[in-house]
Amino acid sequence: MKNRIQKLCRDKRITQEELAVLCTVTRQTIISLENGRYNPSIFLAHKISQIFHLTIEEAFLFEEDIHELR
Amino acid sequence: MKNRIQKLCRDKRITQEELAVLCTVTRQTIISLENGRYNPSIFLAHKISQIFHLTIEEAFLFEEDIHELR
DNA sequence: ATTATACGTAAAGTTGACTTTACTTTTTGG
DNA sequence: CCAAAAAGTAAAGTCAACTTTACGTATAAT
Repeated sequence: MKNRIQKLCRDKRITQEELAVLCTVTRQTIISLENGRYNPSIFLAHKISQIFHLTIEEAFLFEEDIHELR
Repeated sequence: MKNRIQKLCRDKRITQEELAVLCTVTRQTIISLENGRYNPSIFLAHKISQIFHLTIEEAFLFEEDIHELR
């Protein structure tokens, strides 16, 4: 899944390492997320979003719209 | 993690089975989520939230506020 | 009271999110 | 240019999200 982490880090001038520490995950996890190697757990997505003052939906990009209930 | 799924289903008058089908997961997954046996993946959280026209943060309740970047 | 429908539990299996370690490449600053 | 910092890759291991199957219980309607 696509995300804005790389750009957000650049804008806020924090390194992957610093973000990793703030999220209490490893640097490898951040790298793998950025490069789309895997998708965040809901907790990690939430932590990252909070750090950048965004909602999960703002920080992470969900592709397909699914059938909704009216 | 706590969530509003049970109440949302009641209000919208849909069964766990129906929600499961809409989300393309099994009924057991919905039950286990409702009962807090495990936490949703970000995709499932997103699907459920969309079905009820909510954001993930509205449908699922994150407890701890973490250190934020100013 | 009985049936059908919805809700719940249990347990074994698969898969992918995340860790750990170790090494390589790229970028940045003096 | 050179060193240090940052970014990246690889690979093996752990753990929890989710499936599958198969029962058991509660609720509602006839």
